[in-house]
Amino acid sequence: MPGRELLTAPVEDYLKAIYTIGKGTGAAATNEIAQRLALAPASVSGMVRRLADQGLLAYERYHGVKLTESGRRAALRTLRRHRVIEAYLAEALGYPWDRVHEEAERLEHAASDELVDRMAATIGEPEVDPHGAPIPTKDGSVDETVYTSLADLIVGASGVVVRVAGEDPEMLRYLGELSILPGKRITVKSRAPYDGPITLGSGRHEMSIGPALAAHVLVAPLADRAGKHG
Amino acid sequence: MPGRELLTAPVEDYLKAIYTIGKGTGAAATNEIAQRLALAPASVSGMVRRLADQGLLAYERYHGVKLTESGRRAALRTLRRHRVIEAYLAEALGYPWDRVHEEAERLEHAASDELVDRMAATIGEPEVDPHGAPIPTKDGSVDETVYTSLADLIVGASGVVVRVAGEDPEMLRYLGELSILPGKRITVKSRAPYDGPITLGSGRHEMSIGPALAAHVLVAPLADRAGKHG
DNA sequence: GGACAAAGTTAGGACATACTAACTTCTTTC
DNA sequence: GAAAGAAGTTAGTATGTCCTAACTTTGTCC
Ligand SMILES: [Mn+2]
Ligand SMILES: [Mn+2]
Ligand SMILES: [Mn+2]
Ligand SMILES: [Mn+2]
Repeated sequence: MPGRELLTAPVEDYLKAIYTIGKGTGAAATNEIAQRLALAPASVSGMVRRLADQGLLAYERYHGVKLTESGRRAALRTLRRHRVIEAYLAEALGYPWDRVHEEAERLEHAASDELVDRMAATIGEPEVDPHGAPIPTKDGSVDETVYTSLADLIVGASGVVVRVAGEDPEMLRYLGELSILPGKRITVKSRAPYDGPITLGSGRHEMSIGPALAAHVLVAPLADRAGKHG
Repeated sequence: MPGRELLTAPVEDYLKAIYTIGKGTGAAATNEIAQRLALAPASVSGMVRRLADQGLLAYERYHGVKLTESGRRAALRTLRRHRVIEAYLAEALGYPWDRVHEEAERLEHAASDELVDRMAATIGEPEVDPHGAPIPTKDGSVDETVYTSLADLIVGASGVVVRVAGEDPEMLRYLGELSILPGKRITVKSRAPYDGPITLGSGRHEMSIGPALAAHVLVAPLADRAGKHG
């Protein structure tokens, strides 16, 4: 096994951020990392150099960073912890889905591999977290399927919600109230022009949401085919 | 509510150490704190001054420290977290009792009050951790009963094991093998002179342990009365 | 009551992480 | 291809925690 748990909490969060920005293999810009971690860009420059020295990142001054293979493995390990913990909190401890993220953001750095494995086993080796995000396996593979968002479904098309992107608790609570949750089947009934509200049907309910919110709802298209609107 | 979760992990560990050394209200010596936390005494001097400045400790140079009321509350909060987590790991996740401590030592700093409360509720509001140590309540009270150790029971006396003091995994595993566990009823059969082995009876089993180990096994005396040996 | 050992403190430095302010490099636009 | 604005970096500083080495205080013992 490679260099064990010598990674600090900030380092793990950097790697996770870089992973999600680069979608696994792409590059991440300094400013984007800074924004995601709520840090000053100058702080990111400094840290990124250190991580590159440790062989976790490939870094070219003024040109952003990419994860190395070792950095990617570390990022996926943290991501697995994060998502297993979220799933466990929801399943085993009755946490509401809008509050699992914050808790997991801290626990992911403190939980041992053994704990995470026991959690996963206890709730039946879940494949996704409560928001529908795929849980990396222990050997570091993840489902990288790219889904369409509700904002991109054409009028008349239906889809099953597979994932809600983003972790803002207010947003999650609102979607929960609307019952827009992973597993739900939703049809786009109409779409107002000029980025206007999108009207959705789910079961016998009908509702309207803005395109910004709709963009956070990822679906697996059904029946009809999906396409860019507008 | 007073100054919320602004305490760092090292600070929480200091307060916990000072609490246990002083048994809640007594003073703790610099060297003892240093030893318990595996730090250099000089490091303790520095930290202790900062904690005193924050109002968590009463500190007189060259004369050790005591927890203030606010320090005591913080210590008990961490101790509660630690012990609830240990109990939860053992009960809900099947952790062996010799491995809960290490995990709890990290999680205690990352778990929110809500998580700890949910854990406690899920396993039925336990009153002791897997080693028999009392769990402080949310409002900061603890059972401070002082128990006799097996090393102090007179020959012929019996007791029920209420607690095993210390967290060395090897020791805990060994006691587990001997089935010397909280709840077990044990009788002192004989005691060899000059700090020699103590022979114990438990059910139909008989066994012999050294006095150093026996001192870690705390019992509630039964039937016969307890007294100093020798 | 003075000497010595034990206990404790200060001094000085390291390392990780963050910040602001000032500077440099890159990219876009005409 | 030069200017302007965006993006990114460096310099200098702060904070928290720890270390070792050198010093001071305390308590004990003759
Ligand atoms: Mn999350
Ligand atoms: Mn985190
Ligand atoms: Mn413990
Ligand atoms: Mn701890």
